[in-house]
Amino acid sequence: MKGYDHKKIEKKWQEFWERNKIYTTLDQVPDKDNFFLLVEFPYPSGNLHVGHWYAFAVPDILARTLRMQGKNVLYPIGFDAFGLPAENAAIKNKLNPREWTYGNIAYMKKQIRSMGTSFDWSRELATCDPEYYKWTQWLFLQLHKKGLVYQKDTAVNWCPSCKTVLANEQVIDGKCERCGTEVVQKMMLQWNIKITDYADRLVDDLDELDWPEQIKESQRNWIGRSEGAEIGFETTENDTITVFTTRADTLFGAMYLVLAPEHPWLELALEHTGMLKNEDEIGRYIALSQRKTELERMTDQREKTGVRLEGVEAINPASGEKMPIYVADYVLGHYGTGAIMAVPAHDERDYEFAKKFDLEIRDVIEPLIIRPSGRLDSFRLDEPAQERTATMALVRHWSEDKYMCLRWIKNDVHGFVTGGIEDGEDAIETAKREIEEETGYSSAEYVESLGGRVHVKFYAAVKNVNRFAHFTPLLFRLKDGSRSVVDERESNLHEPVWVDADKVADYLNREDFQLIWRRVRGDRAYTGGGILVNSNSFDGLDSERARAEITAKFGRPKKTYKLRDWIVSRQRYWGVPIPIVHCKKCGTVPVSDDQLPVLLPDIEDYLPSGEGRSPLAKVDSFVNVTCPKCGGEGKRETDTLDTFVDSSWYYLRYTDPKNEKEFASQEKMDAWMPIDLYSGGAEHTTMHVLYSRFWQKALFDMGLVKDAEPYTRRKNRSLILGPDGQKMSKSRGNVIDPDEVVERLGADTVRLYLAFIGPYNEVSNYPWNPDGVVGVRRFLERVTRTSEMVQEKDVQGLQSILHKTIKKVTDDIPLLKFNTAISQMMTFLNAIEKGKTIGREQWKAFVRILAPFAPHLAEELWREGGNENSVHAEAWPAFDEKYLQDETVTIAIQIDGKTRGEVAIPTNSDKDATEKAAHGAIAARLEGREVVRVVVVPKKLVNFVLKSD
RNA sequence: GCCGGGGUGGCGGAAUGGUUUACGCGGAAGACUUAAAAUCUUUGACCCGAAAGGGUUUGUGGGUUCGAAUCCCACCCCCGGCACCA
Repeated sequence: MKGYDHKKIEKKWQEFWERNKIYTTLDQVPDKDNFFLLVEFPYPSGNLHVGHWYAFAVPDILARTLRMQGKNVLYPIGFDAFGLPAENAAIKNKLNPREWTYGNIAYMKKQIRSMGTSFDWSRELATCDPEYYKWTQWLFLQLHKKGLVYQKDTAVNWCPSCKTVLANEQVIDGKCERCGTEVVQKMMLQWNIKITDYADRLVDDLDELDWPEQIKESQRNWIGRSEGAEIGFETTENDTITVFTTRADTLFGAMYLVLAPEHPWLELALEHTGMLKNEDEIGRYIALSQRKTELERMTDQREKTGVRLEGVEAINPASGEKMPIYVADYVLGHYGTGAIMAVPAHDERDYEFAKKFDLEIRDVIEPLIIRPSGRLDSFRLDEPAQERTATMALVRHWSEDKYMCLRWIKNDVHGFVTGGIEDGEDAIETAKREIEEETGYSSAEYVESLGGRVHVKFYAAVKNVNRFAHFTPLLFRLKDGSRSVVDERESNLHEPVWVDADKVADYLNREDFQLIWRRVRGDRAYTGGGILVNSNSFDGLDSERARAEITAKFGRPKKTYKLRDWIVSRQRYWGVPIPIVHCKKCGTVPVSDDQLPVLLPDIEDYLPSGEGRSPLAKVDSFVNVTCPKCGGEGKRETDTLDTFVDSSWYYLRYTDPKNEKEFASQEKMDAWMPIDLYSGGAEHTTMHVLYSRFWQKALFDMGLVKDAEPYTRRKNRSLILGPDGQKMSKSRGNVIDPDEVVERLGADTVRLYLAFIGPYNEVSNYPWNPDGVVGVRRFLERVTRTSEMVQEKDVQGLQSILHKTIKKVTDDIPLLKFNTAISQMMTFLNAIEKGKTIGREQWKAFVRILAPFAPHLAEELWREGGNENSVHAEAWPAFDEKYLQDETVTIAIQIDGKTRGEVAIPTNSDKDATEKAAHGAIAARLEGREVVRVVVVPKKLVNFVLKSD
């Protein structure tokens, strides 16, 4: 091929493929396995960006390869077409959202076609087509029938100035994006879907999925399952307040209860006038916290506030003690039971609150620290341990704000003075004695206890013994600097060092020292596990067992989640109308199947109506209907569905997009589901992917689909940044326009460049490098020139590298490591150019493996070579094992693990021959040295280990 | 703070126990040209050395191993998720 006119080639073959419908996918093809490759469908914003290319054109490489390898591949595309931007355009530029959207779709289709992707356009869908949203409505009603849909008063973002509900993305820093007014929370009746019913399965089923850990972990965090207990506390009003806790083991340390301001118990109590002595104050506090906007909550100093409920107390079921009850907004109404038992000694937040309100703090857990494995002093779990009662003494300087650390001379480690307590001695005496013995300081004076004991399991490497030590931490202060002489045995071991108070933490490398040090600094809340004290019959148990036993005796096990139900109501025009009729007599009534779809009417005025209702509320002909149940007067629901509902099932519709009787036929879903690979953006990990997993499970439970999980494999895509390494944005002026690059360098170049930029199976950020694109274009130009070098007979010298290249490309594509596949093809091209010739069959193999990457150019080269059929319908070339191994191999020669030379030997050399060759190659270096060991790794290296002198 | 992922030339990256830096970009030198572009050839981690050669190097420090980017421990930094979630 002479010259490379990408414009001509690309246009020609795109038209040819389309005319011949070569990517129209049948549901079943004899002798072919189906493969469903899904990419997230785009929002029709009106213009394609580089990210779209990265999302569609790169997975297309996999689609094309799989087809050549004999799979029947479904690679569909559509448009996620409802949503706010269309409505904003309507309001701002007086455009009809429908026309705006379909106009954008038409334009973007043209752009997408320029990529040369193998999408099956016959299955195209748009969520705003009535033929599509009819089934969105139908499926919503199925969930409704199942009891998964309900209405609830829910807080929405409300702009008091625009008098409208705002979507979360319209709230910028707590302010309305349009007018800048501070957004407040307003309660409105909203449609919700009970996704929380599925929380456990959404977590547990992740284990079975072949997904990257990062994605699974994000979903787990988002769902936020935590396992604990519910415990009931009786009150002096003869009722019960139930709390949720993950630390039932600390029950004896629960000193007060805290209710969230929204807690229903408060509402009831306030109705009983006079029951709460300070009801005015409480009422004011509740009102104040309700008025807090999201903004305030976020920027709050998080200073603890609250009000005690005067005149009522709760009873600790374990200790029987009476305890005060507070209302405080550091407890969240929607999590757990909206009430907690506060254990100030073992929870940071309760500790802070107790300090502020001067409440009693009672230790019930003594820390137990076990040195982790993999260190010299790691506790040896399966060996017996010597128990030891000891003190730990913190010594303050007599005149400066410094504390004494002991530095162990041998390993330069810092700690505090410790010592075993002898029989008949008390801890204070022991500590004073040890301070003097170990450091010479003789004026130590006891200040205070640093709280209860601390238990440590470790291995005392010096004494060679496994220890279980029980330390009593004490604080001392020196009266002056007087010192006696220290015994040499002690002074050889360690020396005292005076450390500034704010630097001490940096010196300590042991957890128990760190812990005691925090106590000196006034942080006494210990949140870890340990051994129970002050807990009656539970004393001496470890936290874990105590948790189980206390839960069994005083409460019941309970799981709770951060995940909240899915609010699907939107007070918007451009969305799927919720197919519900409100009837005075019958309540909320689903629209019957034969009345679907509830069509979205054309309207003139897209502004929301004043009370925060959807613009649809102003359309009388839409609103006023007869009740489907009783035939009486009804009013249509005017909210529309969240667009995440539309996208929760679109993949099912791709299997059967034209079906007028069902959302998809069972047969067609069977043919394609579950999805083999779903590639998309990381931003959809927690919302869209989770919602659609839920949706699939709900349909599964209703018997409408056969898989409980929609996506066998999910990969998140990386981000393409601007050339400056920043996110592309108009304001930065670093946006790369793909249309311009395609015009200049061609679609094949853009595809190949994006595939080459980095591994597609990992998430990272890749800057667009304009020189890099040119480099890839250079590669394709060299390919066209190489096509002039084709001769009839295979070139023997190329066989080995050709087959290695076929193998590497074959292996890397399914792993989505397109970058290394391409680099191997480049290496092969370098080899062709070196010999300036290539055999016809060899060339044909190369063109075929290039075809998925550069489909237009490969098709041109293929036809030019006299082939009649499309290269994309050809079979993928096979590699021959016999060419993969070279006749000679270069092995490294090492001396003491350092590479000192190399030698080429026949590949099939045995160990002796390998060693001999290596020895011969560096004989001079080995002269006069004694070789104590020779390590031979066949085909890799020989390592001579010399006797050390 | 908790959880997950990661840290390799000037840059994107390759190498998952065996010669660190494949492939590409940029840089340098040269060829062709009146010249430039394009193209081609050579070069290409750092330090010492005239060279031969030696030493250092995959965030830092330690360990295991004949041999570590890769395995183990501690720490530092970057990215992502969650976060007053009891």
